[in-house]
Amino acid sequence: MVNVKDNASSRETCRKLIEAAGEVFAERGLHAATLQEITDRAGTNKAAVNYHFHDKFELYAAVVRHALSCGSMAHLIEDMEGPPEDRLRALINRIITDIFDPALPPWRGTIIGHELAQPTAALEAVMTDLIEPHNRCQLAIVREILGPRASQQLVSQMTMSIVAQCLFYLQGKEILRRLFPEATLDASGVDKIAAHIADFSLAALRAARRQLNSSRRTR
Amino acid sequence: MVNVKDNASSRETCRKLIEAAGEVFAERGLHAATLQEITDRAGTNKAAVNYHFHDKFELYAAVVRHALSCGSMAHLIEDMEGPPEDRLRALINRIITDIFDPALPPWRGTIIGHELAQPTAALEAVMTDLIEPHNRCQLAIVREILGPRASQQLVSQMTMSIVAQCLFYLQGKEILRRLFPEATLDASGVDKIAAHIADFSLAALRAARRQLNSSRRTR
Amino acid sequence: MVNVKDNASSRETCRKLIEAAGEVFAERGLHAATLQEITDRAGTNKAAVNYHFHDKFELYAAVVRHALSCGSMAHLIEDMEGPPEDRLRALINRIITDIFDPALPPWRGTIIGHELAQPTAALEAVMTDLIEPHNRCQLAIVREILGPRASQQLVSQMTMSIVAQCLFYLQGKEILRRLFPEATLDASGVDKIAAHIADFSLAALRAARRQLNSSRRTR
Amino acid sequence: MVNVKDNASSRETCRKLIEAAGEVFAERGLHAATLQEITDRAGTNKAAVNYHFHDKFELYAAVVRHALSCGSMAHLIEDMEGPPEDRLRALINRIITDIFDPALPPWRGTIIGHELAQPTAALEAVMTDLIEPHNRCQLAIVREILGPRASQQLVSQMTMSIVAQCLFYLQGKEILRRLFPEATLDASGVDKIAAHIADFSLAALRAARRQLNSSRRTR
DNA sequence: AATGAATGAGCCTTCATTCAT
DNA sequence: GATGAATGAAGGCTCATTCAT
Repeated sequence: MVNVKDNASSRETCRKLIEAAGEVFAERGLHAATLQEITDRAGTNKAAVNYHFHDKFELYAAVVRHALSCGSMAHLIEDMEGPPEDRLRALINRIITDIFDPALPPWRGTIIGHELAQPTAALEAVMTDLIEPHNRCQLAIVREILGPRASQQLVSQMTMSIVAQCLFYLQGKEILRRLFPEATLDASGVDKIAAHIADFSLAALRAARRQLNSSRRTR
Repeated sequence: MVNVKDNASSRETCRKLIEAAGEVFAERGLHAATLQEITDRAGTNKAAVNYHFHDKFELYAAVVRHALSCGSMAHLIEDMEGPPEDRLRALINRIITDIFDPALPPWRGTIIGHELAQPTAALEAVMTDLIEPHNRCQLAIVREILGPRASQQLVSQMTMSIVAQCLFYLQGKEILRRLFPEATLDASGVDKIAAHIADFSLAALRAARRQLNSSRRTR
Repeated sequence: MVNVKDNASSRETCRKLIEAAGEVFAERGLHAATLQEITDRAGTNKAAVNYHFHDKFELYAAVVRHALSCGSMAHLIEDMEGPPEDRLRALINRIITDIFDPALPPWRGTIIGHELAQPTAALEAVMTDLIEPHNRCQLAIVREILGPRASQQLVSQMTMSIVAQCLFYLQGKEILRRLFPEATLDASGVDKIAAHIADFSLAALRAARRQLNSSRRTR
Repeated sequence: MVNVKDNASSRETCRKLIEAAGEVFAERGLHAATLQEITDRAGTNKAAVNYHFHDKFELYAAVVRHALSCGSMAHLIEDMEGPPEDRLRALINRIITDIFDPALPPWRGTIIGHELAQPTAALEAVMTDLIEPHNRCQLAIVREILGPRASQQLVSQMTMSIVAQCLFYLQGKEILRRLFPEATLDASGVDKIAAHIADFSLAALRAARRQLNSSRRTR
């Protein structure tokens, strides 16, 4: 990871390297990306990577960590209040908003897509701190909506269906634009997308809950 | 592409190369994969790639094409009969069955995942003849279920939500296994998964249709 | 060399191969030329080279032999009559005419230039039959002009000066055209070039002979 | 070209590479020469070529440039004084001396021969600054000797005859040694060769001048 | 903290050649 | 006599990494 030196200049170099590396890794992938191109964009030289990150792979790991930790999604997910349906809606909205937030590095989705297609050790390292807590939170909300009678497997599958829809927007924006040109992705569309996913998922969740309840009664 | 010669021996060599290349490209990605490893597994030598496919990238293109054309998904999607809800259910079942079909190359999902994260020219080449017809068929079924009053954007978003759920199982099986261990993926589970996605999606579609109809009446 | 089979078809294939190989070897040089390009132009396939000439190098040797034996220069040089100055003029004229003869393969000069810059075993093989007799003839004429008093070294140097001028037109036509655009090389110019070389050389030879004679008298 | 860095160590490596490359390119030609052999002789490794010259061809271009710029021939040709005949004699002497100068790389002639037989882009690059000025100087001297009445074409042809004789010694030393063993090339012979070429050429030039003058008077 | 020089490893590609048909 | 298939060998080039400054 990042070295421990506290120099402002050193930290600035690290930041520039991660920023440039994020772009290049996203455009080319881990192996096709070259340190030459990364350091050219960062305005440093190749040896700087070695100095600050030891090697190419640790620079990539830093990029992955940054991609997963720089959004709002990474914080404060447990302190939400209100009925579970509202919290699910808020969570989905936050995820989608992050995905299209122009203030966040645009390469985040692609990096995550790469890790999804071909997980590296870098992903493993951030699984425990960043992904799993988030996932537990989502599972808890879904469980709350479905009620205690739902099997753990059902809760999992429902959550997966929700997560899948969000991820679909995060990665593969290119394909999406080609296949579904109507689903425009402008700034005003972000809330609509979030609303659609929430509507779609809550409708399904309510139907499942109804069925669970009715099946109990009939027994 | 594959050369046009019809010799049985030549075709067999091509087949072995695509099979081996599929594995290696899936494991390592386009750039990290080496022809050495591919030809070792195929039992040929590196020059054979040049002879049959001209270069590494055209071999990769052949692999992508094979990944998208070898399942049942690629055929016969328009000749289904019956009410649209049944056809959607059948379609989803076919997709999921393909995804877990042990007779199909297991690397298909990963290759598609790679292309999703970082589309290459190879994908573009199969877009028109393989992906778009399939997509049009799905859109048509969803449109039929929602009725003529649904906007094109709504149809698109609904379809995307369905596609997203299927794709989630196709790619990123690793992550999935880690985050949702309950959603076991054994042979008997395949039908359950398909049933879940169909239930989930149809519940949402029906809710949307109801809302479309009620909103008309109230106006 | 060429195989001994007498089939008309076989001979025709050999001829086409030599013709095509001459072009390609001249354009690219021995090593940069590929059998692929040669056989493409000859309308055969790579294995034909192997069949008729055993390997690439023997095909090249056949080309070198053809380049040196197809002009008039290769024949009848000893049967000329008349005073030696006329015979030298005729010989030079024949050489220059050959160089620009459109009926002869245009790649002859370049092939000879390659051999001059970097002699191969192919040249050695034609030295004895083709080049040395020709050279002996030229030396004899020069000796006749200079008279018996000239040293062998002087005869050699004089002959070299003559040969050098002819060779200069044979090889490096490109450079020549660039450096001396006035010395136009059209059909009518061929005789002029030959006349110039003869005038130039004979003037020098006569001056040398005069000096040899006068130096004897003064002694 | 050679990179612009001024580091002494870098320059030394470049020098060693050019020296070794000159030898190997001369022995084998541009295409048959391998970087392996070059870097073996230079005591570096293959990647050094990439670092200092980018690729094989630019190394070759540097060799060509060095071959044409390292002799005395490349400098000070215009500041000669005295009557034009003396200056021509001096120029020829300088050229021939350079050709046999043991302090200069022995591969110069062969490299130039290769370029003459098959000009590459490397030659084009040195044409304007190295070859053309030299050629203009030679043309000027010849014009001065022949007088203003000589046509430009005559001046060109005369100059070509002189250049041809010099080039003949520069390239194709192998052939020369075989065909004209008497024209020995030892150190003491260098001046003799230069004297012969000057004598031969001046005799021809004087004869041409005489003819020009007499033809005027008779008209 | 940063940089220019240098290098070893490895990859894709090309090509002449061989073989079976 | 000719051709498609296959292959071993080798070459040029790229790149991450190390080292001295």
